[in-house]
Amino acid sequence: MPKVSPVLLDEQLCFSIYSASKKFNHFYQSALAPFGLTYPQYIAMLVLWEDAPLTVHQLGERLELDSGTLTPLLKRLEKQGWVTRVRSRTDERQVLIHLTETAEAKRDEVYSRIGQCQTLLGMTDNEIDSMMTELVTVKDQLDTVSHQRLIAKEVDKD
Amino acid sequence: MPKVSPVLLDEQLCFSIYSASKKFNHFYQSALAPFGLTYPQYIAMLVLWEDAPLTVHQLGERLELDSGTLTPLLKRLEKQGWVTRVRSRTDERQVLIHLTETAEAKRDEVYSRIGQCQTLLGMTDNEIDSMMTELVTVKDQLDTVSHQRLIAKEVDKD
DNA sequence: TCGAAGAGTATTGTATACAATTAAATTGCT
DNA sequence: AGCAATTTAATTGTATACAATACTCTTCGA
Repeated sequence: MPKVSPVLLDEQLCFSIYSASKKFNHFYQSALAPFGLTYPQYIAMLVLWEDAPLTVHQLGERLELDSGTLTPLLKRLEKQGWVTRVRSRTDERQVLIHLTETAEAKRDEVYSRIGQCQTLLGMTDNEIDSMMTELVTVKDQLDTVSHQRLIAKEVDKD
Repeated sequence: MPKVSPVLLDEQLCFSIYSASKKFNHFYQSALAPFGLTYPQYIAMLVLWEDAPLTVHQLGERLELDSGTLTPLLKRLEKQGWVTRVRSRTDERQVLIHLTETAEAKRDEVYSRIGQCQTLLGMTDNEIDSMMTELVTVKDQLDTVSHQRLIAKEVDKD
């Protein structure tokens, strides 16, 4: 069976990433349970702690998420008191996401909670670096392939 | 700010995995579009092509998914003609997932479609292997940490 | 300045995930 | 045999993701 084995090999890489992603998700979920934050909510807060206020669009570029995901997520963060959503006065299309004082105040607490968990992975900085480099390579490759497909589709249309 | 930098480093590894997982998902989604399969549906079919029939529980162990995810997924696969769901007669609690003849017939077609896409990643077998090894290490570490937390909780109760 | 094109956000619909609960069937123990 | 504990699926509720669409506001060209 010549076709089977290579399919399975690739499959396992993708599945490993898929599976690791779910495990990380679960890990952060429980680490952040005291704050009631999910992992996607947490990474949104991370970006905002660095650069708030940001528009939904700007936040989406950093997180690679669109308004279909972010709008409900941000509404939940707002309801829980982490952020405020304010329609910009200079451009009524935009919604600016600001941090609340509570969020500012809890920043270091969240950081230190995650800092405690991080060392549990038991990886050196070098190991983490090289792994990230490989993941970026894979992502870039997938982007390239997707682009090629898009172009191919455009050509098909003509 | 001593605490900030290590948090971000770890963050990026997790985010890289999270992001790569989404990109793979998207990649497979478009690669499998001719068959109308999503990535989770596809990996379920992969396991079934190897070992059908399986119970929902057995399938869940292989995919690390529970019935809350699998039941609706399998109902969709059934509606689309890939599988049949049959209550076991020897143990009425179990539901056996069988492949349809259509699914059997399309197996090689799907395999070859994925086989074509796989080489596009441009990675050697060794590179894929080492990456998977690292991912497994991370997953195991996360499992260990989760277990420690569970045990800690148990101890708390006493 | 008016209207078309574009930009930014929200909404709708579909498909995962997963915790928690429910319901039914089986097992094990007395 | 009879009943409690366990097992297995399904269901419910919440939270992502993302394509496709709708809606509003802004910009830009004639």
